[in-house]
Amino acid sequence: MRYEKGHKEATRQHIIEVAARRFRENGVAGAGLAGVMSDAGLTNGAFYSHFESKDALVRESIMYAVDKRMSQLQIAIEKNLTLEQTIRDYLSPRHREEAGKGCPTAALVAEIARQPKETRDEYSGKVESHLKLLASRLPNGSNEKRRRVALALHAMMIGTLQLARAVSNKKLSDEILQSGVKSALEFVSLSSD
Amino acid sequence: MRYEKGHKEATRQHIIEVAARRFRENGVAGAGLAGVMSDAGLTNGAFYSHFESKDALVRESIMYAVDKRMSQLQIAIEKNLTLEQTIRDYLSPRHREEAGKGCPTAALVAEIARQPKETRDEYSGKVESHLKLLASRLPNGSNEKRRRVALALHAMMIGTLQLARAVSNKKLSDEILQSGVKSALEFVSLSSD
DNA sequence: TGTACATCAGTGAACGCGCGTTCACTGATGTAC
DNA sequence: TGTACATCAGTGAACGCGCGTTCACTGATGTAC
Repeated sequence: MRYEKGHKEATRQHIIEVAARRFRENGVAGAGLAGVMSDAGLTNGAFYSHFESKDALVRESIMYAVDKRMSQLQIAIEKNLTLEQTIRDYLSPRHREEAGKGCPTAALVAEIARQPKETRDEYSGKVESHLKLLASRLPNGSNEKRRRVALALHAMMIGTLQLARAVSNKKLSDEILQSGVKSALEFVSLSSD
Repeated sequence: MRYEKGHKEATRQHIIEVAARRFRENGVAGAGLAGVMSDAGLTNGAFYSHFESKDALVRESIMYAVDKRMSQLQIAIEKNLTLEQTIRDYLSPRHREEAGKGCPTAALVAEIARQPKETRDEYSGKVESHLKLLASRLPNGSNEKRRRVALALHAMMIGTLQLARAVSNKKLSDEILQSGVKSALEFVSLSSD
């Protein structure tokens, strides 16, 4: 064969990674397949030998991005990074600026709500996993309580990041991030008594 | 004239209202002008005698929807409805289901981040106003503290509603809403001591 | 070892379609005389 | 009072463009004999 073994699988994976970035940057509806394929260094004709449809790529690339974020969280735990550091990283100017490399939920959650059932089904499972992971990082309380706090903390973090991205007033945007860090930390500590 | 006085202004307003709904339902990138005009009972040719471009309609309809929501909040205050009731309405199954009539921030915040500067500038001002209004409803604390809590509460509410919309698992979605209400109330009360 | 054929990832042109936008036209009414 | 013209909100066809998708083809390599 022309290409080394595993080449096609590697190309497919490359398309998924490039797409995951483009979708987070421009939105699912705002990013076209020609752009994705061009980013991947290919022509658009090659797309359909890798995926059944745009919907299929959207689904796979969102799941890939969510999995990757969760494994980063997992690595942070193994490195003994504090929950405070995780919150500070999430609500940082860097994360605000680099939506394409950041949290797929913050970038795409509203569009996920309009995706086909299969995508939303898989996403629901990821949300469950994410909640378990986040709850495991909370200091104390019953399982039920930690799950509830994890949910609120997650919602607060995605909402805060989205607001910071939407406003054009830099001062306000910075305030939103800093205020968000403070409130998130306060919420976690107050909820652990 | 063929039409009564104020007819054109009324038509323009009608287009804005119809567009505000469509954009919230399908996203800005997912909703076309032909669909909006057809919803308004007009043909697409009429559009450009009312607006300069799609961007202009997007900007005007988002500002309209935000203003309308804020005036509803204002009315709730005048009727002496509690903050708890406002939170329960926001995180209700009804609001989850009726995105087209609901909070424009929850539906569109990620897309607003990609809009032209003028739209984001105006939106920034609306966020400021909304924060002031929400802070005024918090029980006590310094102005600075109430502003911070208002921001966190707002972020938590939009994030929670978005998550509840995105997951397809009804049980999980209901849990997200109910858990969100509990956490929001807890956050407000813990932050007021 | 050399030649003929099979494989298959990727190319690039083309498809129909809906997009945002433009424009010549319509037709009901108001105004001028 | 009756006729000619001006107004202007709305019509509907058309524009070029990019979308998702299809497909005949390419060309480098592996395999058969």
